Amino acid sequence: MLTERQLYILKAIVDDYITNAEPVGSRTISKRQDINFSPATIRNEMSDLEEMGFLEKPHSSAGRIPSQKGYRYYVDHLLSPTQLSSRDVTDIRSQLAEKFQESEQVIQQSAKILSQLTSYTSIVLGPEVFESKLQQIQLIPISTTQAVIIIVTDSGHVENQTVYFPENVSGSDVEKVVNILNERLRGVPIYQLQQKLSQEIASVFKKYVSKYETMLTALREVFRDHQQEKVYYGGKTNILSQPEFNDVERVRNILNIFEEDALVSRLIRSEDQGLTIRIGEENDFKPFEDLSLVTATYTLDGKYVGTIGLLGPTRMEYPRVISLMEYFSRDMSELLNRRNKN
Amino acid sequence: MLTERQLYILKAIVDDYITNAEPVGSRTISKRQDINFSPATIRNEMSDLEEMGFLEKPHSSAGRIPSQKGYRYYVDHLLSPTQLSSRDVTDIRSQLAEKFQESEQVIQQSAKILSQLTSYTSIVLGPEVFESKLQQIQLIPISTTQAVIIIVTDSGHVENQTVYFPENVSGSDVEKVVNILNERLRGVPIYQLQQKLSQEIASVFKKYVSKYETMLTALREVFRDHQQEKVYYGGKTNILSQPEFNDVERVRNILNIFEEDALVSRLIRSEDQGLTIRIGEENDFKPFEDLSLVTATYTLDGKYVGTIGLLGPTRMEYPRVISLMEYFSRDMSELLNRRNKN
DNA sequence: TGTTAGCACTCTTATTCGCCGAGTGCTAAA
DNA sequence: TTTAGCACTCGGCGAATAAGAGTGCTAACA
Repeated sequence: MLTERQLYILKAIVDDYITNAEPVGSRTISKRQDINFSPATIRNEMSDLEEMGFLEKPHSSAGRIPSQKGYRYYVDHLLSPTQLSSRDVTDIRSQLAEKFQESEQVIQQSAKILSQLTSYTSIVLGPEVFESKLQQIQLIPISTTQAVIIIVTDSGHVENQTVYFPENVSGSDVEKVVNILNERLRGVPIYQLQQKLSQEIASVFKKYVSKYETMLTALREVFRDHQQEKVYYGGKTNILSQPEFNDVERVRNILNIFEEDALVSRLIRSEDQGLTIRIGEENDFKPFEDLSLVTATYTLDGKYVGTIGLLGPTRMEYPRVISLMEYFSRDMSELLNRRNKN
Repeated sequence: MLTERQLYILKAIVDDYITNAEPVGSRTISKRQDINFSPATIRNEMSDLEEMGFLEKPHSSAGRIPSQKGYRYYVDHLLSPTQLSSRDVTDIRSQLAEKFQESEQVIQQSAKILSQLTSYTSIVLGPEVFESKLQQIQLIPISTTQAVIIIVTDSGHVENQTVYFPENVSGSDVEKVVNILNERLRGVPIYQLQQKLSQEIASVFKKYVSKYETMLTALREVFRDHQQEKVYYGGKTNILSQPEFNDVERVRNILNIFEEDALVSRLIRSEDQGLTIRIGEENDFKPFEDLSLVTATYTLDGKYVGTIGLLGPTRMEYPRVISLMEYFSRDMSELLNRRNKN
């Protein structure tokens, strides 16, 4: 229902506002050389677009800015899919070189590059511990009453925790426990550990191990604690450099959210394979109501393992961000997979 | 060389400025009921104090604010040692309850409480991996070319890293490596691992292990990477709520520093046992030139293991902060020691 | 001689006013 | 349908002004 010209004007306004962060007037548009209409004509169209809800005015004598609906339309219909500039590609390539051994490093570095390239804040979830399986459990004694329990997953992830037990637990008991655990739990997904422990292992313990209760409670705790996934950030303060955030109080609120990993994880997580764009209130979260969040997933063996996200003002450089996210989504999956294979 | 009255006035001004963050005028001081001098007299004294460098004027018709030298004098001579309020003590006690198993949790929680109680930013270093000794090394294979190497220290700290080696390394070689490492390196301080590896172990490897070079480089890397200590923060954004920080650019600079753990670690670290107060430029670090940093150390078996720090405006509530820091320094040492003993 | 009242002076902050410029909306003409 | 023209709106900015807080100095006082 939008005419060709209206589409053009809407796109022009969004593009302009994205780069300049200032309300766009009719004259600015009409001065473009690929359009041949007078400011007056543009004004009429703008007025119509506003009536339809795509634009709004900060005040009566300023130019127009895109409304949330305007951004949404822009993202859905107006976006010309851009190629990543070769400069970006070489930048990424050089910074995400092969030197990274740990998948954790790959992720951290990706977050960093993403934020540097965009001057938004990047947030990366995972890799999903949840889905990975137990490879081995080790119990390493530190003193007579203390040991470190170490859980290694098949994806090479390591979790550890110190456990305490009473003086009178014998070394052979500890050994038995470790053996039982490794025998029974290898290959079990991390999220099932707790359950298995209560249902199967408990009774086995009872049979072979004296003083098994202490062990059991300690283990239960360890398994419970290590189910949440990690959150990595890049450029936490980048968002402060956006002109719309020169109010310290607002900034503080947003920055505080970043300290709550569990909350952020919930906000970012997206089950959808592929790219998701949430604009302003679409985030359904008050402090993000003038922020946009673009997320994509990355995979291991085709399975979801984590999410990458980019948080910026609603006035976000969508075309660039989208191609970047697509690139990273692919590249991280690839890097992690290669790492896991050879 | 300062008269009784000058001391009183200096203290009054610092106290007032600390709580109100606004230049203090002569009238404000004279209105205190425990002083019986007219504003004019106070003015004369203030003028003298300014000449001596303890006070300064933001501009000619504002009140006075303490200079850096003024704060220093206040901290060194004027501070009445205050008792921690019983409310604070119960607050701390309840939040730092016994439930914490991991020393990491104790530290994190301490950082959090400290920041909540003061609305400054707390920074905690350690516990010092550097000084601790190797307890055990484990190598857990993940795939044919991948293993996780796990280093456990005598303080129960765990470091891990994934290593990759060529297909043709035999299982028995790996086993040999682990055995040699555990035999030769147990009890060696972490910071000496790299050196020992090159000097002693290399030749042993050469003798017994085929394909030892790959192993060696992998290990070298692992040892190198795990020497730095961890930095924990509490209330990163607290500093934003101080009235002197409503400039987004300044805030950004400071927050960015917090992202550089190595830098922060260097700034905070203090070899001095006991309490250290660095005011403004005493930090010798441009971005901190109007911040104060109070640090204290905590110990394990009487040995230094880490530092706790509190970062706030120079206009800091020194009396309260000092007693809090003393309390935490003692309490954390105690908690950690108890944890290590029983 | 130390203290204080008084007063002129300084400087900041808040407020008001007027003006400029960017931009709109409407009307009428092409 | 498009556009030129014009009146109108509104925010932003600088100058002018007033208010207020505080100082420094002088002279008088105990």
